[in-house]
Amino acid sequence: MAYTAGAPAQTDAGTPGSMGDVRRSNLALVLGTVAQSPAGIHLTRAQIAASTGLTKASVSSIVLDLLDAGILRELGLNPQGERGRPGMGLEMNPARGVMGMEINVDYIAAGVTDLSGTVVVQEILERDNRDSASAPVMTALSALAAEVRAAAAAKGVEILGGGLAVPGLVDDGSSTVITAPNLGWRDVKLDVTGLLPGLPLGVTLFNEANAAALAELARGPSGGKDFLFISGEVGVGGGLVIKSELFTGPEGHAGEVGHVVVDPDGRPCSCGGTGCLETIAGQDAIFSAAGVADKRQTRSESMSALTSALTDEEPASLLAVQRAGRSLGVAVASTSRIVDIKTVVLGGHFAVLERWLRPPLLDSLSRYAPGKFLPEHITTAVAGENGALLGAAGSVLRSLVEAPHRLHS
Amino acid sequence: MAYTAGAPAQTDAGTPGSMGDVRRSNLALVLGTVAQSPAGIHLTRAQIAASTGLTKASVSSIVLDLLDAGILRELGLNPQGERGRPGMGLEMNPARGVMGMEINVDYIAAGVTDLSGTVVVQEILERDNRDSASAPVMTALSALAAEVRAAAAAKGVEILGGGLAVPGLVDDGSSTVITAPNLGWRDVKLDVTGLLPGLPLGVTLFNEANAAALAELARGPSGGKDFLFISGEVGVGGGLVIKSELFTGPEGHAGEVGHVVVDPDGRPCSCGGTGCLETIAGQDAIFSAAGVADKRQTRSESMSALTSALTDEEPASLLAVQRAGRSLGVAVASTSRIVDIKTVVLGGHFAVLERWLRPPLLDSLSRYAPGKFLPEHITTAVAGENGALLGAAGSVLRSLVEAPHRLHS
DNA sequence: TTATATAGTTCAAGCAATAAACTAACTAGC
DNA sequence: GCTAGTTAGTTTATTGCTTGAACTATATAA
Repeated sequence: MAYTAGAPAQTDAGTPGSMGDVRRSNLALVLGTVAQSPAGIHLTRAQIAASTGLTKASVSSIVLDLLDAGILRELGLNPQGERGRPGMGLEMNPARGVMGMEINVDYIAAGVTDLSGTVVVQEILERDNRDSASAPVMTALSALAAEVRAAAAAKGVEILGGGLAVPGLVDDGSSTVITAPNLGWRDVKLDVTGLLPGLPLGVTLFNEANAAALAELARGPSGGKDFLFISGEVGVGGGLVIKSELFTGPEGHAGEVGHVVVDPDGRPCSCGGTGCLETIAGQDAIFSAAGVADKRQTRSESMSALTSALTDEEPASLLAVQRAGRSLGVAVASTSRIVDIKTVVLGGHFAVLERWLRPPLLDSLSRYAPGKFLPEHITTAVAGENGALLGAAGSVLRSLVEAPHRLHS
Repeated sequence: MAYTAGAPAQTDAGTPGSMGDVRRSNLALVLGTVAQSPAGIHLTRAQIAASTGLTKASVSSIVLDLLDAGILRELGLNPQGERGRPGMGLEMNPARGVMGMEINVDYIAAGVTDLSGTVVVQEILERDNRDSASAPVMTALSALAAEVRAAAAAKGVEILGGGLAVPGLVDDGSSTVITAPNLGWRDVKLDVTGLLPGLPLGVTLFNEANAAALAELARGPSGGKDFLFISGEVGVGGGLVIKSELFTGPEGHAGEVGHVVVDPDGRPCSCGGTGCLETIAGQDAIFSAAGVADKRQTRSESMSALTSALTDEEPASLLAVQRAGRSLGVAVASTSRIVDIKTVVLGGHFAVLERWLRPPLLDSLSRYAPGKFLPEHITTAVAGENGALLGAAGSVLRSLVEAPHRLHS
C-alpha cells in the first residue's frame, strides 16, 4: 500500500521544520508509491492520490516536480475499456539509472539498473585481489565502471549515483575501509567519487553483506521486513534488516554475526577474537575441516569438491558442515535474543550448503532458542551471486526514492 | 544544544504530511529544548529561538500553545543585571507529573515525578510476589497507586500519565506480560489503565530492564547516547539504547542479553534454552555456586552474605563471581558485534559486585572482542534501586516531550 | 533624560496542502 | 451519432504555519 520507507520530514533532529519538509516528505511518499508498484502496472495521478491519501491537486503538483527532475516519466494514456477519462500512466524514468560496484577477493564487478530496478548492463571481471594493494584494484575498477557507464549511456541510460560494496568494515562518511581481512586492507581511504565523477547523488560505500541484505529486502519477500542475512564467504558477514531498514548501529558496524562467540574455548579468529562463528563456519574453516582445502585450486573449485564430497556422504565433510550448522544455530540464537528477529536468510556458501546445514541448524536453534524465541523462518537468498552488486545499486536507488528533493527540484 | 529526540513530523510512514506535522514537530522541538535545559536555568523565548533556529514569532506562538496545554509555566521576569528588556523564564510545569510503577519479585512500588523530573512522592511496599497470581498483585498496586496519586495531588501535582515496569517480556500494545519467569506469569493481560483511571496519556507497560536503561539515559551521562544496560536481578535483563532511543526490535523484545549463549555445553535456562548468560550470572546461579543460597533468607540477605564472603576472599564465592564476570564478557563481546556498541552499564547486583566482576569481565572482553571491537567503557548504573521506577516515569515524560500535541492543543 | 540593547508581539507575505469547482476525455445507452 | 454519466486532472479560493520586518515593551548605561 504505502511506501514504508518514506518517513516524512526527514530533517535532522533539532532543526526547525518548515513547509519545505512537508513537501520533501510528500515527494518521497508519492515517488515511493510509484517505485513500489508492481512491474507492469503504471499508476496514474488519481490512483496515487487514492493510495497515499493526498488530494489529486497535491499529487499533480508533486508529480510535476518529479517529472521536471527527470525521476518519473509519463507514458501515454491507456484507455483500458473502463468508463471515464483514462489516466496518464507514470513510471520510474528508464532513461536514468544507478550503478552498483563490488570489490571482492576473486573479482571486481559493476552493473547498472535503471530507476525501475531492471538490470541494464553488468560486467564481472575476474581478478585476484587477495592481499593486493588498494590502488591497482581501484584503477581497474575505475576502468570497468567507465566502460559500464558508457555501455549504459549507449542504451540511453544516464547514471545518477553509485554504490560500492566491499567485503569488510567500512565507514561511508569518510569513504574508508576500516578493515577487510581477506583483501588485506586496513584503514584504506578510497576515492569513491573518483570512480564515477560528476554524479548528482555521488558514490556510497557499503559493507558487502549489508548490501546483499538490502538486495534481499528489495527483491523477494524472502525475509519480510525483519531478518538477519548471513553471508558465507571467506569470512562470515551479516546484515540486519529491521522494519525494512538496514540496522547499522551507532557507528555503522552492526550485524557482524560472523564474530558472535559460539565457542568460548575455540580457535583464534582473523578479527583477533576467539571462537567466533567465522572460525567454524567460514569457508577456510569448513574447507580445511572437510579436507578439501588445496592451495592450488580456486575457492569455487574447493566448493564443488566439498559439495561432491557431501553428496558422497564423505564423513569428514559431513562433520565439518554439521559443526558449521550447529554453530550457526548458536550465533542465530544469541542474535535473535538481542535484536528480536525471527527470520534468517542464508547467503553465499550457506545458501549452497543449505541442504546439509539446515538439519543441524534447526536442531541447534531448538536447543538454544526454543519455544517463543525460536527463529521460525530460515530461507536462502533469492538474489544470487551478484547480491552485493544489486544491493549497492538498489540502495542508492532507494535513497533517491526516500529523498528525491536532492535532484534539482 | 538541540533536543535529539524531537524528530520532526512524526506521522506514520505512508501518511501524507501536512502543515500540522510541522507544528507538531516544532512543538516537540521547543518543548525538548526546555526539557533539556539544566536544572536552575530557565530559558526565555528569545533563547529558545536562538537555540532552535526558529524565529521569535514562531517560538512565541508555540510557547503559547504549551502554556495553554499546561505543559510549560512562566516564571516572573528575571532582570539579571544585563542590558535590555529581561526575558520571561520558562519551565516545565511543576504542577503536572507522571507516575512510575513497578512490580518486582520482592516488592511493588509507585512514585511520581513532576514534569521537570524531580521526584515528588515515592513509596515502596514489600510484598512477596514470587509465584503469586496477577490479580492480587494488581489490586495491591492499584491501591498503592491511588495513595501515591492522592499524595501528589496534596502537593499540587496532577498526574498526566503513567508507566509500569515488570520483570519480564511484555507487549505494550496489548498490555500483556508475555512471560515473567520469576513471577510465574505467562500471557497475563493486565488492566494497566485501571491502575490510574482517566489519564490523558494513559499507562504504558515496560520491561524492567528497559525502563532502567531509560533511567540511565535520562539521569547521568553514564552511558552516553549508545549503551547496553545489563541488569542483574533474579534473572539477567538487558536494555539497549542506541542514538538515545531504546532499541526494542521488530516485536519489542530486543536487548535480552541475559539469554545470549555463553556456554553451548551449559545448563538449561528458565527460558528453555541452554547455556544462557543467566544460567551463570543470574542471582540464583551465583548464590548457589558461591554456596550462600539459603531458602530461609531473603535475597538481600543472601547478597550481603555474598559480599562479605567476597571481602573475606572466600574461594567458592570468588570463583562464582569470576565465572559470572567472564561470561558477562562473552555475552557483551557478542552483543557488541551485533549492535555495534562500545559502552556497557552494569545495574542490579552487577553494580553491587562491580568491584569483583570488573577484572574477569575486562579480561574476557580483551579475549573475545579485542582491538577496535573492544567495548571501552564499563560503568555502573547511577539511578540506584529504583531505576526501573524512575525509568518508567521518565519514559512517559519523554513521550510527552516528543509528542506534546497529544495534550489538548 | 536620552541612547542603546534586548524581549516579545503584530502583521504582511510566502508556501504547501485542502476542498470544491471546473475542464478534459472517455464509455454506455438510446 | 448524440447525450448522459464517469473518471482524470487542473484551477482557484481557503487555511495553517513559518518567516521576516516592523513595532512595542522594558531594562541598563551615560
